[in-house]
Amino acid sequence: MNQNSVCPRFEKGMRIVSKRWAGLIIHQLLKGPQRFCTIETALQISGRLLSERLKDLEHEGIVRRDVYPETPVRIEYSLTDKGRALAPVFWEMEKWTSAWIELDEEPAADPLSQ
Amino acid sequence: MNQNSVCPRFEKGMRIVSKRWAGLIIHQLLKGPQRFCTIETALQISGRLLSERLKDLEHEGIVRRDVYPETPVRIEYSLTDKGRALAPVFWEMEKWTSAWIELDEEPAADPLSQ
DNA sequence: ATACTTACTTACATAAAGTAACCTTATTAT
DNA sequence: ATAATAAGGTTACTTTATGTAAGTAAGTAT
Repeated sequence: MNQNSVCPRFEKGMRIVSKRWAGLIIHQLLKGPQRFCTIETALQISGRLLSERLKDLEHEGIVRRDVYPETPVRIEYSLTDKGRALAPVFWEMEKWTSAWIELDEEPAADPLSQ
Repeated sequence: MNQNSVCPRFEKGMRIVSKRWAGLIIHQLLKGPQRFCTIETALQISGRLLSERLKDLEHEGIVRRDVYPETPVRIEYSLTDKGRALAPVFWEMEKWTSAWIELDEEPAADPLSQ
C-alpha cells in the first residue's frame, strides 16, 4: 500500500469500527457480557440505534447474542474472539484520550438532583 | 468509571476520531505531510467532506495547515503532536484488520485498464 | 484574452441518526 | 379477570450528515 491508496482491509475495518456508536458499544462489551438495557443506559443511546448497531456488529462477527429463556427472557450480548481482539486498539485509545483530551466544561448540575 | 457510565474523555475522543473519514484522514497523514488533492485522491473522498473534516480536525488540534505562497499556492496538511500521538491506535487497528478482516470480493477489473 | 491549476464553496438530493410512541410476550399485583 | 410492570425491541417521523456535481477565486502559462 503506497501513499496513493489505502489498504482495503484497513478501510473496511475502519468503516465497521468507526461507525457511530460501534466503538463505544464494543468498548462497553469489553467490560463483560451485558444485556440490552444495560448498554442502553451506560451509553445513553436510543433503543432504535442500539438495536440496529448490535445487529450490524453481530453480522460482522464481532458481537454474539445469547438468549436465556428465563422469565422475563434474558438476552446477553458479548464479544466474539474477533471482537475481543480489538481490546488493544481501545487500550491505546484510552491512553490517548487520557493524555490529550480535555473536557470543554463540566456538565451543568442536574436540577433534579438537589 | 464503572459499568454504568462511559468515561467522558474517552467518549469525546471517540467522537472526534471515529467521525466518518476522520480516522482514514489521520491514518493517511501519519504517512507524512500532504496536500489537499493528494488526500482527496488517496481516500476517494469528496472535496466537500475533506475540507469539512480537515477543518474539524484542525479545530481539535490534531491537524495543522501550512500555507506556502508558491505558485500555485501549496497548502500542506500535517499532524500535530496530539495527532501523531494517535499512531499506536492505528498500529493496533492495522494488526486487527490484517488478522480478522477479509474482503467480500475482489473489485471488478477496471474496464479502462485493459 | 483564454485556459489551466489548486484549493475550496455552494446548492441540492439522499442516507443515516435522533426522538418518541407503540408493540409483544410474560409475570405479578389487585 | 384486569391492570400494571418489565425486557427487548419496532414504527413513524424529524433533523442532521453525507454524497454528488457544478461553480468560484487567485495566480500563472499561452
